[in-house]
Amino acid sequence: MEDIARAAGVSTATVSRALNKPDSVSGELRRKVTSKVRELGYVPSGAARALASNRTFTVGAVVPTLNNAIFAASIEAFEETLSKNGYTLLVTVSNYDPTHEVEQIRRLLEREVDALMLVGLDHHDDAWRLVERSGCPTVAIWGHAKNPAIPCLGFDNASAAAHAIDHLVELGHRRIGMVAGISDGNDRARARRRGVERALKRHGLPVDAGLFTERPYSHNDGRAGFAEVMDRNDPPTAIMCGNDVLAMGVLFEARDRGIAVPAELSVIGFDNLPITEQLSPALTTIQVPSVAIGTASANAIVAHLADGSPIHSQTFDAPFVLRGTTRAVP
Amino acid sequence: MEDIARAAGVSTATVSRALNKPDSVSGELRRKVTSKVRELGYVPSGAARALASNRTFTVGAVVPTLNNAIFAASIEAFEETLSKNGYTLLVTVSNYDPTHEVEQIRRLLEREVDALMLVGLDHHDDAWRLVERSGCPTVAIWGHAKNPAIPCLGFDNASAAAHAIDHLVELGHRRIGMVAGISDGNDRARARRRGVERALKRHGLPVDAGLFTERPYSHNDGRAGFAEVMDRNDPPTAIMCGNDVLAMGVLFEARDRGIAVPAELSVIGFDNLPITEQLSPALTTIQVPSVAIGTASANAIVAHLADGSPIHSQTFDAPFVLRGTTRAVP
DNA sequence: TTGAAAGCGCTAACAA
DNA sequence: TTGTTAGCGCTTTCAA
Repeated sequence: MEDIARAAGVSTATVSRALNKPDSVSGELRRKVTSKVRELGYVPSGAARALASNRTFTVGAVVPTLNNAIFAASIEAFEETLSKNGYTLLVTVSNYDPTHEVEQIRRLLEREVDALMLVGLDHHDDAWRLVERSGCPTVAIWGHAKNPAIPCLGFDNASAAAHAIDHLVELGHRRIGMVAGISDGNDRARARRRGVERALKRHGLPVDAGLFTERPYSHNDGRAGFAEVMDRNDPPTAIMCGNDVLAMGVLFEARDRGIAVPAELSVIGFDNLPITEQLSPALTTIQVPSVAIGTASANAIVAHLADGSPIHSQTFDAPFVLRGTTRAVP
Repeated sequence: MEDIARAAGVSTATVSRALNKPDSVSGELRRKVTSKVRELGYVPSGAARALASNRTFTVGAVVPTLNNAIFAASIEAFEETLSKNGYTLLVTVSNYDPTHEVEQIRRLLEREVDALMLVGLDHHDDAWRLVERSGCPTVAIWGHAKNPAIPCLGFDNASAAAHAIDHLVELGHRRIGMVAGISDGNDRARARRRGVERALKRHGLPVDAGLFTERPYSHNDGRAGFAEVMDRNDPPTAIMCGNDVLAMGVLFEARDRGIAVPAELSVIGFDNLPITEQLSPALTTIQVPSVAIGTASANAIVAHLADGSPIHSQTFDAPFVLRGTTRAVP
């Protein structure tokens, strides 16, 4: 920066101003400075800037995984709008491990991110403590609560899942199983399962533990879940799934066993992955507003950082997508 | 840090050492310092550390998109091994726009990343210039070249695609079409297409431009590509695809048109997405070493940053995965 | 509108 | 092994 100042015949303060608040510098000097900057290929030091201004123009995120199209889409949208506003994204993955998440949060806080994004509202005590002590503006995405500890931009996983059950019950299904995601340490998966159980009760149907199983995130896990639930002497006539990947696993296993969907079995997914509409029959599922959440949370953060405007929780819709894998019980 | 020093009755230098090079401090003081750190919830300032040490322990990456399972997997692996070694990942997406990529690179360089990861070897002149002037250690992934301008960890897209064509020719196919990805500004897509064209020539087959089409990355693009190539009076008996998403689009369109695969048409994909083995028939494709590339490039960067060991280009295997969508020409 | 100068919170010589 | 001290390269008062 000193080189620029010397070359332009001004002080370093003027160089700094010309770069950061161009309006506070006369046109002539501004031009002189920017031309020298280009000429000398000057790239300012983010570290020095951060130290002096106490802003890094960096936002941190810790996500459970990137190997999930829905998260990836959300993060991409998040990054895109951050980037448009001059921020850069530090991403970190927790692998659904709360302890590891704490480490990742600490790492991001050490990097002095201007804000932090977390997935869900289920976190280790140390994570909450860390966030609170740091004073770093933090938002949660993907979750839902009346009074979340931090602003949360998400949707109501439980009631979305419940709507799917309503649909099944309307179609006459009485024995409904669920291949859920692993709910331990995952409030989204837990909410989806809870939503299903509550809806069942509301309709006066029994919640048969033998009809519920939890599985990790792969097609083969879906197949295995299907096998467990169907290999009973009184198998369900419909299966609700914790996500589309599990639902597709269910579909694949049904296909291989010669069980016709939806004629003999109804199946519902959750997420509305692009491929689900291409399947035949196309998967009935629930659409998750992943891009909207990513964009909205980035916008909220940017606005907050710009002028202190408060970050409000937002609840997005997660509409039911009726397609071909559900039908009235035979 | 001064608070810690005061509380522990030592100098700030000792605090710094106790935290960064524990071995250079006596056990007693080290314990005293770390206990005060915990007690006071001290979090070091990355900016100050970066300014003083000229290291940010941060690595930047600019990827075309995260909405591609293969990239996402690679980035996740990359992040995981960086993280294990104390580095944090700054990600940025270019949307396949070379000019935007330059901006993203500049942004990462301003953040003073210790190293940079780029996808492919096709970049704007300004990108190369920027990287070179900065002196920032940079690796490319996903590409392949004899003498790349920067170390490149990838695989030979062209010859992998060529092998697929060899297979088709062996099966007796003579009219082979291709639904390729958009090759403009994408050396991977271009290499795949070139590999196909060269293999065709090598086998003495004509390269019929009407049998080739380029499409973006979605199932519907694959369907449209299929339509274009098949709606000729002399349609191909086999279609090679630039990636699995396009290949699935081709499969879906064939299914909807009542064209039996592989009986009437052979189809080959590229990427080996998890779902391709679940389809019926399962997709014949090419496996891309996405996780290996992510892990290896992170390891190479970490090693280089630790002791200056040079980063060598590496070529990974991209094996042909023979499954059910290819068959001898009728 | 511009410049001088005092830090921002660390690390890394160098000395002790 | 520990402490002293001089920066790292900016931003930001404060004065001019």
